[in-house]
Amino acid sequence: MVSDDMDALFQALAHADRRRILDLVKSMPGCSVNDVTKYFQTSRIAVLKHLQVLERARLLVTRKEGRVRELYFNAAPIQLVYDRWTTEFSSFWAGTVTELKYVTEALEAKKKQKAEP
Amino acid sequence: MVSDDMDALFQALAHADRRRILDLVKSMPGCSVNDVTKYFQTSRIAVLKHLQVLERARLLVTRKEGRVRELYFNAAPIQLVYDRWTTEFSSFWAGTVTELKYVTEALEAKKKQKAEP
DNA sequence: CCTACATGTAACGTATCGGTTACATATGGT
DNA sequence: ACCATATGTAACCGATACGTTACATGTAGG
Repeated sequence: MVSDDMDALFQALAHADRRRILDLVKSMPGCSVNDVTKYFQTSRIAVLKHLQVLERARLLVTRKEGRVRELYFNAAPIQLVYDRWTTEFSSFWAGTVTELKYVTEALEAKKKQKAEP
Repeated sequence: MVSDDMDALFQALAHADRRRILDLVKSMPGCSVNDVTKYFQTSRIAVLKHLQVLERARLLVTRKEGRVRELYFNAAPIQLVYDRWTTEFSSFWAGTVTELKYVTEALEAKKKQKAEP
């Protein structure tokens, strides 16, 4: 996965409305743009732009059927990140590392290192 | 995890330099701001701002020791998303769903539904 | 003390984001 | 043909993102 793709993916996920759209489309595969719009207070155009962002990140794929556009959720990009994280970060949450515990231990190691140079 | 926290988390991850900073700090726990800066072409201030973003997202925790700030990676926020995804999206990548396959199948189901109303 | 160094803050310019209103296109149904 | 419906595009606006330069603070160490 190219770095730019990752930028687009995380950027797309960095908005509550877009994450909600993903949830909606995931639970209503093949739904239309208007269907999604009904669940939001914002204008249809705002939703449309969110859909464009999600499509650019490949989190949504669409297919035009007549005059309506059918929306489908695509988990592939998420799975790529998922796979990377399971391998790359596995050591960090292996023991359910809590924030505080981690910092404390790291600090103590540092101090110990200073004490005996 | 609150929605705003998730916004901050994904926003923080949506920049290649910030992801690189995470990698660096992860491999050099307790390193300083200047240490990180050495790995980038951009100015020290730019790096500093990236660090602030990462800290706001709790992906980095820091501790001031004298005049230097020690940086530590924190996987906790990532683990929260990880956990959510493994449960919520598991059905989608259970069979290693590819983009094309998924759309095709969904469409065929739709057409079949139309054919026999 | 005084100098060098590590870090932080302020002010600013440009680009992108997120939303709006107004207008345009295209398809379905009567 | 006509009209309602579903979607898309254009122009615009305020807020935020990302980077810069200049200046400020605070600590280490001779």
